[in-house]
Amino acid sequence: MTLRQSLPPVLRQISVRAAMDVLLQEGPTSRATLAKKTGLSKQTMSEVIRALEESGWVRVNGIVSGKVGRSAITYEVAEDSGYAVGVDLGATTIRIAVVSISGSIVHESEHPTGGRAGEALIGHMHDLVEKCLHRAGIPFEKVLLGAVATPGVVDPVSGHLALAPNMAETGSLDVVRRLGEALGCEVVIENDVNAAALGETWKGCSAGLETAAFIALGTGIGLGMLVNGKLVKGARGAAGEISYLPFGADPYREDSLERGALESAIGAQGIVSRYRAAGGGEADTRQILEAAEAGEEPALSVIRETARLAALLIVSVDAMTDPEKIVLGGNVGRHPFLLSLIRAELPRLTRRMISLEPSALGPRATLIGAIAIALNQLHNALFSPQELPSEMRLPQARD
Amino acid sequence: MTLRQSLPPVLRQISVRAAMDVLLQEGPTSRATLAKKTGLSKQTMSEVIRALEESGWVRVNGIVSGKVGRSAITYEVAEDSGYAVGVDLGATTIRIAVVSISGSIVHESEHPTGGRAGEALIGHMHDLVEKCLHRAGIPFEKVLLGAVATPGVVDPVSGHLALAPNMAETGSLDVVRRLGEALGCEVVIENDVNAAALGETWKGCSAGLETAAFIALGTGIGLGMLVNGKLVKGARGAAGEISYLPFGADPYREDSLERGALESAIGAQGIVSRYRAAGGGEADTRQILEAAEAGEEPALSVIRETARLAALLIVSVDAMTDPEKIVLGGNVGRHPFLLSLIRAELPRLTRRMISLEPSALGPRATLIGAIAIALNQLHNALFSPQELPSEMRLPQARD
DNA sequence: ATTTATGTTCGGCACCTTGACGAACTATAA
DNA sequence: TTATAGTTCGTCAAGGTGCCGAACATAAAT
Repeated sequence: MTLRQSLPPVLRQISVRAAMDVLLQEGPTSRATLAKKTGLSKQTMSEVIRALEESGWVRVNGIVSGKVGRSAITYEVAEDSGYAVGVDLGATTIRIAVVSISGSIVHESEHPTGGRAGEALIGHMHDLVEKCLHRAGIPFEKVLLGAVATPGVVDPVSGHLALAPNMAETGSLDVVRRLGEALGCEVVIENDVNAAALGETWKGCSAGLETAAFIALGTGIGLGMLVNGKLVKGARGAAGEISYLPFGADPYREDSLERGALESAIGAQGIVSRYRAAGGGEADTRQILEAAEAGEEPALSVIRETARLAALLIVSVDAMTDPEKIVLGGNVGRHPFLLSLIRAELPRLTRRMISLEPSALGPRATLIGAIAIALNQLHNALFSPQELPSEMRLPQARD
Repeated sequence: MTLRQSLPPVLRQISVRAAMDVLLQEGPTSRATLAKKTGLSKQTMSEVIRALEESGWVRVNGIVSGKVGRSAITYEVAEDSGYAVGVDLGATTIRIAVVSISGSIVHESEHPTGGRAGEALIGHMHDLVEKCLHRAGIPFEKVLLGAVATPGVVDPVSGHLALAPNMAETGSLDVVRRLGEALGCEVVIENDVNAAALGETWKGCSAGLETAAFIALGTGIGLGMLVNGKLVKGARGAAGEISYLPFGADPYREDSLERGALESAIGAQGIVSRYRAAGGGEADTRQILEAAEAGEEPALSVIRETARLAALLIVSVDAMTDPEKIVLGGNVGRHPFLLSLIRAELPRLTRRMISLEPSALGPRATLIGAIAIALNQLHNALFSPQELPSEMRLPQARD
C-alpha cells in the first residue's frame, strides 16, 4: 500500500502530486480533464491513474454520459484507503474527529475531560480515540496520521509540549509519543489557537485566505496567524502569546509577568474579578455577558471595558501583520454582544478598515484545524516529492 | 544568453537549479563534488555544466591540484554574466548598489536627495543609477533586475507604492514603471524596513535565521519580519506599521489616528517635541541622545521614556511573533546608549529571554536588503522551475 | 453518418543512472 | 630516479524511465 518503491523517480512523483491535487480539490474527474488541468498528456495521466489505482489510493467513481462525445470514466480518491485522526485536547473537553484521506469527516464526537489531568488525561484520550475508531468501524492500520491540538507552547524543533498553562502536570509528558504508539503512526501536536486559525481558514469564515488571524478570547487568550498560507509558529513556538502584550493592566506588576498583562485584564479570570470588584458578586463570563446584554450596570461597564481592550488588541494585530481578516473565537470572543461593542469601538481607534468576524466554526474550530493539520501532513507525506526546495536561497555572504 | 529555450524540460531545470544553488552558496566547485552535493550523477552534472557554460552563466575557474588523485577543474558563476541594481530611496539619502549575479557588490554609493520629491526625485534617482552603472563599467543590457526599497506601503498585488509618508507627492507616481523603462528590465519595489529586515538576515546580525524581526526607530518607526525565511508583507502590504500600535500616546487622539500613537511618542518628531516640552529647547534626536548619554537632565528622562516605550514595543513583537532575534536599527534605534537602556528595561517587562541586537549593517541595511530582494528574484527567474507548488493544498471543503 | 470527446497504442525524445575505463595526479617504496 | 599502487576526475556506452505527440480505436450525442 506504499507508493514510493525506491528512491527518486522525481518526475513521476510530481505528476502524481498534480493528479492527486486536482482529485482532492475538485472531486471525481476523468483522466482527460485531469490531463487538461495538470497540463500533462492524456496517456501520462492514464499511467499515473493506473499506478494510483493499483496502490489503492484512487478508484473508479462512475461513468459520466449525457454530454456529446464518448462518456468518461471518472476517478476519485478512495475514501477508505486511509484516515487521519484529529484531537482537540482542551481543559474541559476532548473533541475527536476521524477524517478520511479525501477530507470528509467520518466521525466526530465530544467528551468531558472529567477533571482528569496529566497521565490520566492522556490515557483517557487514548481510550476515547480507540472507542471512536471502533464506533466508526475503522481498523487501526488504516489510521495514517494523528494531530493533537492543545493549549500550551509547542516546541517547533522537537514537536513536544513545552508549557501547558491549563493542564498543569501534562506539560512534561510526551503526548506525541504516547498517542503515536497507540495508533501506530506519526502524531503531530500544535497549539490549539493556531489550529483554530487554520481551521477557520480551511472551512470557516476566513476560508481560502492566505493571510488571516484568529483571536481566541476565553479562559485564556491567544492569537493564531496564517501568513502566506502557513502558520506562524515562532522560533520557540511561542508566536501568538498575546497574553503578554503590555497593555490592559500594568505590565510591571508581578501578576502581569506571570500570566500576562492583557490576559489578566480580559482573560476569563480577569473579567470575573473585575466584575466582582465592581460589586457584581460571583458569576461566570457567560452570566456576565448576558447581564451586560440586558443592560445591567456593573456587568455592562465591565464588558464595555473588555471590548475596549479587545479593540486595542485587534488594532495591534492589524498594525503588526495586516491580515486580510481577523476572526474572533473562544467562549467570550464569540459572543455577539461583545462583538458589536468591539466593532463600535474600532473606528475610534483606527482609520483602517478592519475586517472582523465571529468564528464560523465556533467551538469546533480547533478540532477542524487539527484535522486540517493531519490531512495536510498526510497528503504531503504520501503524494509530495520529499526534497524539492523550489525557491533559491540567497548566496552565502562571502566578502 | 537566455536559458529556457522552449517549454519546460522540468527535470533538467531542477538539475540546473541544484547546480547553481551549490555554486552560489559554496563558490568554485568541480563537477565531481557538484555531483556529490546535488546527488546527481557525474554524467548529468557534466551535461548541466556544459549547458550553463555555453549559455554563459558559468565559467571555468581554475584547476585544483595538490590533493591525492587527478586534479579537478572547478567552475564558478560568471560574475559578468548579469547584474542587479538595488536602490534605497530614502527621504534624505539615495543609496545605490550594483551587484553581480554571484552576489558580490560591484559598486556602492550614497547621494543626498537634495530635498527633491515626486517626479524630480524619481528623475534624479534615474540619473544616479545611470551614472553608477557607467562608473562601474556595466552596460545596461547586463542589468537584469532592479529592486527599490522605500518608505511607504507597497501594494502586494500590483507592487506599486500606495502611501509614502515621508515623500508626499511621490506616492501616486509609478516608481516601478519609470525605473523599469530606464533600465529595460523588471523592477520590484519593497518597503524600506522590510528590506532592512531581509538585509540583516542575509549579511547582518540575524544572518541565516528563519524567523527574525527588524525594528527601525528613526524619523518614522517600522517593523520588518521574516517568518519561515520569507518577508511578512500583509494582505495590503501594511504589515509592520507599528506606528499605529495603540500605546505610547492616547490612541483616541486625532494625532494618533493620523500618524499613529506609538510613532507620535517615539518617532523623531515625538522625541524632539517631548524634549522641547520638558524645557530642553530646540535639538535633533542625535543631540538629545548625546545629551542624555552625558547625563543632562531634560534629555535623559526623555530618552529614558523613549527606551521604556521601545521596550514595550519589543515585548509586543516578541509576544506576537516570537522571532529568534530582534534587530534594532534606524538612526535612533541604533544608538548604543538607547539600546543599553532598553536592555535594562526588558527584564522588568517580561520573563522571556529576548535576543536583542543593534543592526550590524547600520545605514546600509535597507540597501543590502534591496540587493537581496533583487538577487533572489533574479536567481529564481533564471534558474528555478517556474511552476512547482511543492506543498499540497488542503482539500476543498465540499460538505 | 457525423461530430465530438475519451482513452489507448506506438514511436520518439529527453534525461538520468550505472558501470567501466582512461586520464591525471600523489604517495610510497625499491 | 623510477616504478607501482592508490585515488580522484571526467567521459563513454548501455539501459531504463517517463513524457509527449500523433494516430487510432471507442463510444455517445446529434
